[in-house]
Amino acid sequence: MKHVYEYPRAALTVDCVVFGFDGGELKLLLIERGLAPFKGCWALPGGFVRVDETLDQAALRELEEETGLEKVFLEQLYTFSSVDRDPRERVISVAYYALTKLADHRTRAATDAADAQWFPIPDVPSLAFDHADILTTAIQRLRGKLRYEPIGFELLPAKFTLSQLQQLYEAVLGTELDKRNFRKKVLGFDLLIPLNETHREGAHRPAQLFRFDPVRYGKLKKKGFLFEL
Amino acid sequence: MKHVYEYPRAALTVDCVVFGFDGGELKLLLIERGLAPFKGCWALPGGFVRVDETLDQAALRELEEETGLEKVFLEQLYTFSSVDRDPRERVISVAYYALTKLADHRTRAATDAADAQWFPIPDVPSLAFDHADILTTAIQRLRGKLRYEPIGFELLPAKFTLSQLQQLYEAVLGTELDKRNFRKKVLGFDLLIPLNETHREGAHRPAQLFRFDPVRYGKLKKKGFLFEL
DNA sequence: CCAAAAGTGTTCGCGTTACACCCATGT
DNA sequence: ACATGGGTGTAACGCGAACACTTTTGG
Repeated sequence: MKHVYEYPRAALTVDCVVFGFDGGELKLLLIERGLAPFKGCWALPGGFVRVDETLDQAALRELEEETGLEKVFLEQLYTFSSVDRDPRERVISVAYYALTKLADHRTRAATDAADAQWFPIPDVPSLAFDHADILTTAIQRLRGKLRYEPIGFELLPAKFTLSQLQQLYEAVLGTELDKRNFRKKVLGFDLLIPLNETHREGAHRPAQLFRFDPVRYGKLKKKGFLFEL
Repeated sequence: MKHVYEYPRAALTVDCVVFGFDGGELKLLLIERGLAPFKGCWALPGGFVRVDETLDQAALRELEEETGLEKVFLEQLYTFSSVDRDPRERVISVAYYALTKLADHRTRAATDAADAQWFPIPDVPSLAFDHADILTTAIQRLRGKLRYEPIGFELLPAKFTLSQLQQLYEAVLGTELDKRNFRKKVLGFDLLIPLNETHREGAHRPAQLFRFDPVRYGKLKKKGFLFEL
């Protein structure tokens, strides 16, 4: 392929803000950099975009290479372009955020990438490059999206209880929610299918398990339905 | 500046979806391409990003160069990266959307750029590259943002009437709104300052003019206030 | 005096909120 | 039996939706 415009070009990277939820708090997946610059620092997983792949593909590829994660929910966040965001040269980075079912991936991520680690959001160390800015943007976006699109389920196991769902919303939004009102509203959408299973844990009554019905959501959405919590 | 990673690089462009509102309908600013590819086609204003400028700067610069527009509201939209979106070579484009006060700029844009023209959204011709996709994304974003952030004022003159504001909302959202309810709600926010001026036009009662108070909005926003229509 | 848009209040219904007790289980 | 989280209904309130007439101007 011929290069028509022979001006110096910025390099292009993708960086991924990977969220997980472990039943109590929101977590972030970071990798420890093995190379300069910022050697030894924690950073968002990511890397250079190849000339023959889309940004989505690059993000998925980097995620798999660096953390072992596959088939996660992934959405473009924002493109960061401060001139000095990389000390080496001009690098523009397209940020993504990913939502993962922590329970499914915890072990794999830990083994595949020895230098990958989950941090509770409040305990996130200082980050390389402008990754702290990216993280801030991602958290804002997650909060916003969670309120009017059913993406929270991407952070929960396929089968979950209403309490888990509520805890997730409380953790991400940073508010307390009324149990009865929350259940009434969520179940009113008719998007959760009760399973013939219960979740047993600890010395108390077992909880009904549900799964989210994405097909039904797709239909409702087309009719102008708005998921809003 | 040294190039550390000597792999082939995609070229980077910015493209701007420029909206205007003329008191009845939403319009889009396009330029006619003078060069191949898509010579003679209509396209979004935009161009290549220089290695020493941010994306925001590039968007503002291109807008000024190609359309004469300055000091418009500008916000990053999405980054488009289909491998074949440009027939020449790999080009990744960061799209922006801009909101302009049509009344202020109509003449300038027409004179500075002979090949720039405003189109009502329904009459937009077929566009070069993947610009139709970009436009679709921009319209969705505009609709979404308009409902929960006070960006509509960017499309109106500094002094405007409540009817103009309502028409804007109706045009963008594609719905009819109740006049009394609309006024009640908007004025209830206490973000519009009534001026000692009226808007006279045609054979009817003159309308009260208002201006938006961005400072007050900033304060309210910090306190968790949500502008929502 | 007529046309055309500006401006103004009230009622009704539904959705959000607030709130407390019993249930099923494990130890 | 007791500790722990699961599960349930109702009443008050507030906000959004529906709705029609008077006012001011120019022609």
